[in-house]
Amino acid sequence: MKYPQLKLDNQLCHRLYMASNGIARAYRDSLNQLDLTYPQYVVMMALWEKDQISIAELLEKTAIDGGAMTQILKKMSDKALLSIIKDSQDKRKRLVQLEAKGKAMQDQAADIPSQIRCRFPSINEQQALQLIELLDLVNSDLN
Amino acid sequence: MKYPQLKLDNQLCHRLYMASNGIARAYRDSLNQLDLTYPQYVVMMALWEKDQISIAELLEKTAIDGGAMTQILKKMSDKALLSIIKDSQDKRKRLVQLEAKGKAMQDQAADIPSQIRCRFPSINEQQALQLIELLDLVNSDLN
DNA sequence: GTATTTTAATTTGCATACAAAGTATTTGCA
DNA sequence: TGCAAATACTTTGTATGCAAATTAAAATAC
Repeated sequence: MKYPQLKLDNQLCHRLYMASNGIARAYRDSLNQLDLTYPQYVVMMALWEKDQISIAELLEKTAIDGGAMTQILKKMSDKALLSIIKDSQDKRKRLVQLEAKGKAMQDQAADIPSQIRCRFPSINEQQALQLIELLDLVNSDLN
Repeated sequence: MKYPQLKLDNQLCHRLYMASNGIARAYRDSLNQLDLTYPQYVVMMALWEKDQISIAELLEKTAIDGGAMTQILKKMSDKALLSIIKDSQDKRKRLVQLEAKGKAMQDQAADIPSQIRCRFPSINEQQALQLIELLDLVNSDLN
């Protein structure tokens, strides 16, 4: 190997790629039971925290792509999880609002984090916190 | 907030999601100059390390989805970066082989890792290594 | 007060990620 | 030997992620 810096084994990015895809895959079984995809679950978490926010605010909290968000919200609206209403103050904006079904789903979802946690026995709590800290540093450079 | 475990801010997975997408985005400028997407770059790295491997072996090294790999290799083959030849021993298998253009690209790519590294000033070398270690633990639970 | 710019969101086209179904070979086993 | 099961890929349909173009409305500029 001419250039060690090009070895896959030395790439932080490739590990992130594998971990991110892999964890999303790990969520699949649990989320299928709620008929949610992973990004849809992220939207739900954002709304459970704060309802009736603009799409722009939702984009900021979730870091989901704007173009994708339009499609995702449409599907979630079709499933009666939420509704999208116009902002009377600023007609450019739209507000996202949980519907009864979406609100009720929170109780079903409450067990998911611990279910996922069980899938990662190699990581203890301290290491998980450390990982979060380091990823926050990475993400802080991404703005 | 009824369930703290559902707060976005407590989700390791969401940080991984943001970091993985963000880093891939960070590679974009550099990779555009080589007319490569990120997964295509991963395939190139795998092949620079070991040429003439089967698609199955490439899938294992890169962790790219099998269905996607077929399309990715076709595009790379169209760009004359590599060729796909049949294995005479086992006719189910196909071997992937770098072409001259693909081999030559390695010199162009050698600078990319350091270019990307500069985009992450908040992380020092020790932290990067620690991150790699922790991600390896996560990934070890994903088999 | 209208023209320009900015902001908020949608649309479009391309490139995966993934599950599931399908095809072609090869293995294994009765 | 012959056939079911496993293996190696490919194909198909759905769901993003992303950049770039577009539309509509609000903010600024002059």
